[in-house]
Amino acid sequence: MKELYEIHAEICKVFSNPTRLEILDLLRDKEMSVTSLIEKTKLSQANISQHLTIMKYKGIVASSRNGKNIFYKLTNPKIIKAFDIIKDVIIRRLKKNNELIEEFR
Amino acid sequence: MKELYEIHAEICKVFSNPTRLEILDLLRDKEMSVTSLIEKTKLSQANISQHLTIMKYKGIVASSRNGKNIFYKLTNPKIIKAFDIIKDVIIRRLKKNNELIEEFR
DNA sequence: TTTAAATATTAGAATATTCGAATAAATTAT
DNA sequence: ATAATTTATTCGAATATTCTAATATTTAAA
Repeated sequence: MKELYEIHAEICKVFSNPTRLEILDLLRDKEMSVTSLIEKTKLSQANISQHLTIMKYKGIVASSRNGKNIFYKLTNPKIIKAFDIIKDVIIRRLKKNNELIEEFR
Repeated sequence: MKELYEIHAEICKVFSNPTRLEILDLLRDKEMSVTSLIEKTKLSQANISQHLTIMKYKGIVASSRNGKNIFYKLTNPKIIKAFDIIKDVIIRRLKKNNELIEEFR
């Protein structure tokens, strides 16, 4: 079913930006306020907010207000499992590259 | 480390296109020739070839010639694990949506 | 060694994404 | 009510992605 691939691609687009990945990594096991995310990432307020809006629209994160702050969290912890598998593939690839470089010395 | 997020995002870009996802799904447990991929997907030769080139460049697939044909396969089967987790998240979400619609009748 | 089959490449128009700058909106504190 | 804080939205330029059409390249067959 081709339509499923389109939805799938739409979700993966969320993961295809380094800032959004950084945010998701920060949210992996706790919710965080926008202010905290700005502090941790050192990125601009507008930019963080834009990315959060995109991820909320795609249903990857959800938000709730608590006093002055708005807190974001993952809607589905499985997302981080996929995140970690890809990360693992990359780490192993980088390690293998390093080993090859070592051998050449 | 921000650079890791950039590499991670680059890999995820591969998964953010429905045609590439369809190709990866076809390659999940066997290698296939370009001709076969064209037949299965009903997409243009140029388009399939372009997507294969992108995925090869990113190290997601590898190719080898056998006679007239060039066969492509996944370089790392873990990729499909990540693929399936995302697919599962989507399927569950769609099911939940359907249930909500049922309740409204 | 010409021809056919399989695959890759290039060019370019259409579309989408990204970020910073400016501004708006919502909530709380004074 | 007004000010301060927190978060969201809008605009636009820069950049990236996608597809189609045309052409090139590579290998195998005749």
